Amino acid sequence: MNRRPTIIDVAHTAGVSKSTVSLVLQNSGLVKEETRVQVKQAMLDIGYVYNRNAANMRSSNAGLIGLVINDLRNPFFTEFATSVQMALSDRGYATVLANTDEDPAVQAQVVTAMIEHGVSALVISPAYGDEEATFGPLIRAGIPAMQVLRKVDARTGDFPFAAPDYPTGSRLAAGHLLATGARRIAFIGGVAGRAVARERMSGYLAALADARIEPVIIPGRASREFGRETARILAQNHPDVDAAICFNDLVALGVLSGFAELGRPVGPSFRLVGFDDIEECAQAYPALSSVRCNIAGFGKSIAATILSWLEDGRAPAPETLTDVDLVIRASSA
Amino acid sequence: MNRRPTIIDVAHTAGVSKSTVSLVLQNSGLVKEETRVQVKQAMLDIGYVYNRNAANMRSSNAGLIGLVINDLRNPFFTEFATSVQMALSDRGYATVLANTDEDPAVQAQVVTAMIEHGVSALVISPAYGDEEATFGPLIRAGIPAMQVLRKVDARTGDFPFAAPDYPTGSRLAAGHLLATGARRIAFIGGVAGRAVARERMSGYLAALADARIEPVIIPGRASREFGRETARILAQNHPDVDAAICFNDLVALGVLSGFAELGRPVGPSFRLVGFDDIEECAQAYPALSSVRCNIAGFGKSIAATILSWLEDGRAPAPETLTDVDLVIRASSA
DNA sequence: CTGAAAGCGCTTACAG
DNA sequence: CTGAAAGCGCTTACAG
Repeated sequence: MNRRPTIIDVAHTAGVSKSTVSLVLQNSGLVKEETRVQVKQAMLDIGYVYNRNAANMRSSNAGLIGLVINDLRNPFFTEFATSVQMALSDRGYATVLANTDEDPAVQAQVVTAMIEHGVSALVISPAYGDEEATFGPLIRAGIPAMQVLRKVDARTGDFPFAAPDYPTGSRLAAGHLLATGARRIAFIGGVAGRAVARERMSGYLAALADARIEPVIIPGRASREFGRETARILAQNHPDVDAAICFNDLVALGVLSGFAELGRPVGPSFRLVGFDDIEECAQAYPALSSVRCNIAGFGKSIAATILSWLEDGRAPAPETLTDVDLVIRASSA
Repeated sequence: MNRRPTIIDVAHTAGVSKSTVSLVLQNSGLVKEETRVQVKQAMLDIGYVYNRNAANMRSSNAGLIGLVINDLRNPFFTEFATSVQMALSDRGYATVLANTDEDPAVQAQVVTAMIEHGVSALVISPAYGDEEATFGPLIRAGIPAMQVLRKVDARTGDFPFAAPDYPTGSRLAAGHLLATGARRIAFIGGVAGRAVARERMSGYLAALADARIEPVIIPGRASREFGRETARILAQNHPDVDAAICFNDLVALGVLSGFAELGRPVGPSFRLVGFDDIEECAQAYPALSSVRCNIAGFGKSIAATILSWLEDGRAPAPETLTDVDLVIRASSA
């Protein structure tokens, strides 16, 4: 485990100055082809590896992007994080990732750590609570940062927001259920009062208002477990409910599981629609209808957006909503 | 977006030299309490943030750990990666994460990038193929690196390996199924010839050999989709099979879904056991028995192991197998 | 307990 | 096209 070779070592073995080596490293056109080849060979010979941190001290752009996620174990966020990371990697950037588990204190800590590590930009799907502790340092550090999927800090000028168009999603879902004859449609899951819950519910509320139908709202955690419990509650307390839209697919999959447990079928007699369209929807039985957020595509576009901000200084619009559509499968057909 | 303040700025406003500021930063006992307080206050006043990269140039330990995962979308790996990252974060380390999607070329590229970024150590759940392209650079860079969950490079001296004790897991599962009266037990999923598949199958093969029962092996991708297809194949071609152990929980959950689709019950008439015990097992219907690998605990222990190697120079044993046990639920009760 | 100086591995003008 | 020198923001001996 010797000292790592530096450009000086490369320069010596190639018989040039270290400036020349540096220019080769940057693919500068100023270096004669012959010299370039010699230098490259020298690098291979002595096993040189580039030290980006040293380079950053003089120039800037560390080639490191921070990605902060409120709930990485949820497949929706996993899919998002993975697609962002891989798109960044394609563009030559490394990703520093942290899961905050919905804890704003953890979030503030990891964001600070990322700033110290010199991330050039940051993408955050934030936890709710104490915005200042995480967004304050970001403002002071002056690094480009986007909030995605959830709008927690109102300063969308400083922290542009992007998310799938949830309201349209739930309107599509509600419209579909009404069109197939459902008359008593519940909305299941989502913590009351939170922005995401409000948004994911708004199209549903609007569609029901148009149809002069009373909503049935059963708020709760966005988990399989809650969905499963709710299946029981529906059977006991809401026999009239003939369809449901869920806050997300996990809840819907839980409902599916709960119905199976109760021996009640999901389909024409009880139509169910999830939200997000994670991969599992197509594999469930019955296959689960869902509002497709195209989260992989969303992740890719976020990667492109943050890099365009970083590299070309093109700040994103304060708010961007991306298209969603409805995928109808057996659970609501 | 001004220039970020440096220790020189802090020194000026606190009226001390920059060495003193540096000592304060390192919580050195050499600095008088009064001075320390002044310096701290100056930092707050001017919004100083520590530049770890600059610090690393002189000392070492960048406080950055690389984490490379072959399939981050698989909840088993998500759970692992998340628990490693959070444990590292607790110890003050940031995590650079990359998903390789089972592509050894991508893997070689991201590992090189991580080395360039100066990660102090690396944990890798490797993709199969072209070990040299990823492990060669790691050797040359001389940074501590562990392979986990899969042993791809045979040099376990350089790259210590750790994983749950898969053979014992499948032996437990097979023993349980035999004890409940199953006589024709299939092993479903796992790519033929791969080390993980062999290990996860070995206890099953041993238990069946002891009982003088012929194995039924149905290799395939480790996905829900494959599990679902296999349910159909079992019904058509293997009517005698009365139990199955799956390569992982995703396959088992797919089988569950496929059986539901076919209207065949899972339970006493057909016993099913998964592998890994991801969270979803308890929420499925029927609840899925599984070999518990305690992946969250495993992740934590890996974080501790790599840090102890890095900080105290205690290299891990070449091979470590962690305990597994069997969780029996409705699917095999 | 605190300060002045050198150095970590690069890049960046500036000469030549 | 290539080299010598300064500097990025820290830490680390070394004096005092």
